Amino acid sequence: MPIDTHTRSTNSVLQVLSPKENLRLSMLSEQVDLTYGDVLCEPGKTLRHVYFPNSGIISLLTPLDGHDSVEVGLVGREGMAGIGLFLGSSVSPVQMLVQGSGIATRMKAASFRNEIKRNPVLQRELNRYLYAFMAQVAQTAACNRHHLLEKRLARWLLMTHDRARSNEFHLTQEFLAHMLGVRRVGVTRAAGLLQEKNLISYRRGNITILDRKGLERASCRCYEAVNDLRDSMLN
Amino acid sequence: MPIDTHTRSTNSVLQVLSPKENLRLSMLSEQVDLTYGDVLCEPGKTLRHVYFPNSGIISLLTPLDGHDSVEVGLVGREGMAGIGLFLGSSVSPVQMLVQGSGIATRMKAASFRNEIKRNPVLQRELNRYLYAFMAQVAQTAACNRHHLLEKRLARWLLMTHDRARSNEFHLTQEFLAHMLGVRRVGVTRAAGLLQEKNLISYRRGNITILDRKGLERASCRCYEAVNDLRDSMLN
DNA sequence: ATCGCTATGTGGGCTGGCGCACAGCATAAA
DNA sequence: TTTATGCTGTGCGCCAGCCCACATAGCGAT
Repeated sequence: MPIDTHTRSTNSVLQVLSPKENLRLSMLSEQVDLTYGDVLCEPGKTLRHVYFPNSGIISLLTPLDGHDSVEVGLVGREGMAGIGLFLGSSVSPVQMLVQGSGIATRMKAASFRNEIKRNPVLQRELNRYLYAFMAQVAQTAACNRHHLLEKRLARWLLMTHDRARSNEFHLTQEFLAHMLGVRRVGVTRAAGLLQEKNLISYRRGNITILDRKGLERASCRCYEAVNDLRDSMLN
Repeated sequence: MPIDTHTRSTNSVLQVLSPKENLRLSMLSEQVDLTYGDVLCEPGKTLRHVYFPNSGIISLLTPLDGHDSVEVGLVGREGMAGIGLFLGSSVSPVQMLVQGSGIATRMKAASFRNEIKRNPVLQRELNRYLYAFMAQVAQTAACNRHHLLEKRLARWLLMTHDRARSNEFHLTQEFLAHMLGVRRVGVTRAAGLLQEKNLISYRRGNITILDRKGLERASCRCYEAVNDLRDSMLN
């Protein structure tokens, strides 16, 4: 694989590394396509790789009672998927599902484990990311209990928007329902309300963000809370 | 403070340390009482200490829309409260509330930060705990979305039972409602159902576990799922 | 013994989200 | 053009959990 400026990662975690360390990691990793619908790891299975998305979005889903599952976290270019390997476990409790196509820097489990041992900068950065991610999950737990679907949907769209490169992305209501842990019909109604307010428009699986500010107002504070914590760690 | 066998911690994280390391940590820490109702840290405030409970239970609550809040995790002698300091942040996103009285080994933020830098065993153990804890939070997020109150209450009682030393503990329905993010009336009904089945009995804030196995059957699988993951990390 | 506080029990009306069923309607393939 | 398939919209009955209000019951203190 050619190593040039184009392989320089746009992933936030990798970006803090020095050019030298970055080069080193490039050689230990490969660029892979994330394709909508791909499952990178099933729950309970061995984590073979870690993924640092440069673009695209990965959903983490916790299985429930067999076939049901709910999204508990979202990973974009701000983070990494496969946290277990960082924390000393090779089993993933969650399903890793590609929710938006893109490209990720992928590293084999062994290489990654070896790398974090000798790279304190990467370690530190992953610790910070981990904390922000935990806050995201915790907020989701609380949000799931208390907030109405319309607000949760707005929050979810904002989080996706942050990690997508464009104002438009492919998401059917069926898929959204799965992520939010509600029925499709519920999403139809909630999305209808957001569309009535001219905050979004959707058409056969393609959602467009029309009014970002308005959507923020329509969402619950959870969105803001998670972002605030992340920002507070950047100093 | 006297250092003898009585100060030898019963906290699971500290227990994996060698006697020598343990002694070292004893000198850097103090034993403090955890008193029911104490708030060890408010959300958004600076973490001044970490707590390794030897007995007692600490609830972690995520604030929501001002005054509301929901429990997202439980810490007993299997873990540590103040994870942020381990991950490089000194701000707590959650409220730390003592839910069951006991004793904890407490360490100042600076001492702790210094200690983890030089103690890879402690680091490794905290990583493992962290992963189990994240799974707990993620499962809670999913559970909050899908499971009926009665099952969630059963799960919560089991988790508390695991961390308490006895079959009986003080918990008003009002408090339970707060933890579970529901109304007191809801808890009255759910607890009534569990009592009808002779799984628990309660009387003016004192709950007694009568049938542990039965309670496990009455709870959702989330309880089992979290425990399974923790166990799977012990090999 | 009385008062007051805390904890628990009950009832009525409301609504968000659920399950089920079916009716458009667009795009792609035949 | 037709057919199939995938995505979206609607209607109906149901129920868990909501809010509000009030009724009892144990328990401590003056």
